[in-house]
Amino acid sequence: MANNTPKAIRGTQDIFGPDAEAFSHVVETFERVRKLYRFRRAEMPVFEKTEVFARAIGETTDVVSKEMYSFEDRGGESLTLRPEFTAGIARAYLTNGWQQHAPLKLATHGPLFRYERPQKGRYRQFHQIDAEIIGAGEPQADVELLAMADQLLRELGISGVTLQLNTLGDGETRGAWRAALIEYFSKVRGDLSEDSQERLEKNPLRILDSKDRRDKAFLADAPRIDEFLSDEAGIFFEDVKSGLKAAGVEFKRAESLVRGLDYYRHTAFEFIPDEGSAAADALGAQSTVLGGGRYDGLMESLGGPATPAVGWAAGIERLAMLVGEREADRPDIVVVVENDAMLGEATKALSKLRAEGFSADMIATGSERKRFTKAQKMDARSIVSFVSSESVKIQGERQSEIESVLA
RNA sequence: GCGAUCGUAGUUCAGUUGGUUAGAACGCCGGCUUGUGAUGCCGGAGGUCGCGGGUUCGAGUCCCGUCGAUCGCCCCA
Repeated sequence: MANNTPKAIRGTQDIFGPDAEAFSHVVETFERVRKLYRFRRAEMPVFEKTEVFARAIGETTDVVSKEMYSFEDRGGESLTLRPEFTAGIARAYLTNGWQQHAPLKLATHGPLFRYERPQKGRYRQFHQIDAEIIGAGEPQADVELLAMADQLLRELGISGVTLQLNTLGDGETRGAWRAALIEYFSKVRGDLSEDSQERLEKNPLRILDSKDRRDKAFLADAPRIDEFLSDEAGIFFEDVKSGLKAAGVEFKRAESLVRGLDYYRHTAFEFIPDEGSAAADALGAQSTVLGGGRYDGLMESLGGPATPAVGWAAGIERLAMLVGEREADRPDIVVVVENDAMLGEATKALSKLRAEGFSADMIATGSERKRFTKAQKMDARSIVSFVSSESVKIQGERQSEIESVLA
């Protein structure tokens, strides 16, 4: 390679071969399952006005404060490459009057951008599949969404991953709990890790899932969400749990599971690999495969009417890592031109076969004598070889069927 | 943003305490063998050793910087 060839941007990837097959398998499976649950496809722009994300996600979050790809367009407007789906979907819902379809079940997938330090399973351009139910405030919506996620993982053959479930309560609950946490941790501030001292200002809930030993000492006696749950929020959570049981979705209560983004209320969840499982091994430090929750406050932050909603997103690259490498499908037929004089005949045969729905490839270059061997290595179900006008040989499966197509 | 390890053909890797024209396997191209064939043999193309500087008579090898990858922290899907 010439050394003046430009390199790919840091944190981006060119996906090909077995990895690309795994990637596309994830997307295809998602498309199939999403239809089973009657979610409708939507496509949103890859960039939005910066304020869409700043207002929806929260100015103080890491995503907004230091991870966005923002730039001015030629008209001087500040735009941002989407770092997540939810904010853009909410904006589309409001600006297009999609209220008329509420409750609206939406599914989408595509690239997202975050300026982060690249790592295994973490990229600057990454891809997610995403599902949302907008305009549905009842726990049944949470249950349906989680049942869909659960089925998706099962159909992908992913095991060793458990649904961790928590509630953050309604706005009031979350506020009271947050205040209690700040009060509690402020008393021992000096003994907390540096990271957690900072979290105390920005996002006290996050101290609860700190991995630092110094913080862990205080976690057992920290105020618990359940003490602050309003009656309504408590009933809501109970309904979600009993709905999941009825739907046959297994889960574990995770009291310290919180969400980084400001807009979450009530249900919060993540599918996380079990400790020591093959899945945990495959993902390294990136533990969450699929995560989401309820975001009843989001629409209002964008100036819309109060609109309840739930959603989740999952990293396609991470799911693909759990699926493992996949091979492309075997071709039905390989056509071998063992004699260049037969190229025309072979080309005609190839297009007839493809028109009949056979997947087919042709070998017609390189040494004539080596072409048959090359064809054999392609592991096709059948081989059609053109040696001469008197000698066209069909080997393998479905011989008579192929013969009648070529006749 | 912080810390650690790493960077040699298309790919996976060797390359001795610094010492002639940098090697292997697989893959690719060509020839022979095989002719119902997937084997085997021979030959060929392909690298300014990530990039830039420095030390030295001499650097793939040592030093500094830079870019990138990987593994943690952080964050998140």
